[in-house]
Amino acid sequence: MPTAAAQLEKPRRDSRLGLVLDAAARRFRAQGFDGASMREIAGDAGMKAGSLYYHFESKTDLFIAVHDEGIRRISSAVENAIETAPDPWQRLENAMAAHLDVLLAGGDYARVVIRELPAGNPDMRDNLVRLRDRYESIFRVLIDALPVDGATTRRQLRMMVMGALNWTPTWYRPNGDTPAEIATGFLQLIRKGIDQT
Amino acid sequence: MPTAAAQLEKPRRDSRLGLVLDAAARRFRAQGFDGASMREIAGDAGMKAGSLYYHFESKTDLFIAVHDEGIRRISSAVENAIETAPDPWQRLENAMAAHLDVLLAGGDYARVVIRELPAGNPDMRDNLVRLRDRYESIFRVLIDALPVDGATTRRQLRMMVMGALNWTPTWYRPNGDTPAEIATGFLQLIRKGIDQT
DNA sequence: GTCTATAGCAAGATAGAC
DNA sequence: GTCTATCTTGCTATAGAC
Repeated sequence: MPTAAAQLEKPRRDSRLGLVLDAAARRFRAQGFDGASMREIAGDAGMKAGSLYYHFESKTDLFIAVHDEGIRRISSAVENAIETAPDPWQRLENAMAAHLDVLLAGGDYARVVIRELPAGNPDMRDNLVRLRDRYESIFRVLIDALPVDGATTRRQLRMMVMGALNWTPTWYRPNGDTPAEIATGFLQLIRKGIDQT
Repeated sequence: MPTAAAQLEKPRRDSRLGLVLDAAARRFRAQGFDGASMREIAGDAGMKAGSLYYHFESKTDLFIAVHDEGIRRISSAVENAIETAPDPWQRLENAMAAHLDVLLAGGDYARVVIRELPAGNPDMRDNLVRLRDRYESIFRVLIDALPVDGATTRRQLRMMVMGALNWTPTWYRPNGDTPAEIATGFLQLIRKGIDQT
């Protein structure tokens, strides 16, 4: 059975615009906004640089489109994953697993969202940060629902969880633990702690 | 009393080369390798672009110099912090606090190390990754010394800790918790867990 | 050591043919 | 919709005066 992430990543061969977005996501993920060039992206999508400007007004617009799609994919994956689970701890674990699955097995689009945003255009930057914050509020709700006391603890926990999750691309290797196993491991550590003395 | 980080960040007004490195660190941190230009860096340091090439052969060389200095600063801060503490948990907490202090209060150099590395030059990239791994091995040793069983748990713990720490720059605000408080909070969560049921 | 001047090139973006 | 051709700008890097 294909994972949720694999479904989401299936290239849409029907539309040229889909090819362009896929190519842009790959390049932006690997090289960042400044490092990727419109010529490279166009080449990967089987066109010339000028043709891109029929679909997008600017490189910035193309980046925003990729970012939006990344938010859309990871949001819907996480929301699907928590839909049925009733237990608060199980819901958090499912959300973490879905987030990691899209990020590690799914790929390019979501990792553009996680990457440090381009610094050049402050207006765009603020908009993208707002979108990312809205996505992260899913986790805020899940963590607020945990049977724990202390707002400080909740905030620190949320920051620790997001950090642990979003740092995984720097060390993850496909032949190691699966995204689901990593999520389970992280949750265990957070929930029970490791001090056995 | 100035923090350790503040000491390390004191600009060395005596040497022009120090000014260049400081300016490069600021720009590379804020804009990344591709986003920062030699003209901007030179301007910040009070010179013209061409003059930089008296000090450094290339932009890549300049980046490597900043990166090396960043590794040097954060390594020595962490090593100083764990020097005297005997208890393994205390040693880890001290290391986390020092790491965060340099990263959040100290600034530019260390954050260049944490940032996603430039993708253009694979050879340089491998070298810098190796340096970063060597630094992180300090934490590996500290975590191996904890009274915990299971190599898997240790590995996951290390990844969770590094992720939580290195993600802090995306949400840290100077008027919130101090680096030391964040370190204490994270360590408590990891050590004891939060499930009170 | 820093300057001016510029070579050499790659980037984002546009115009108009097809 | 995509192409070719090109404009303009900005970049890294070099050469040589001071």
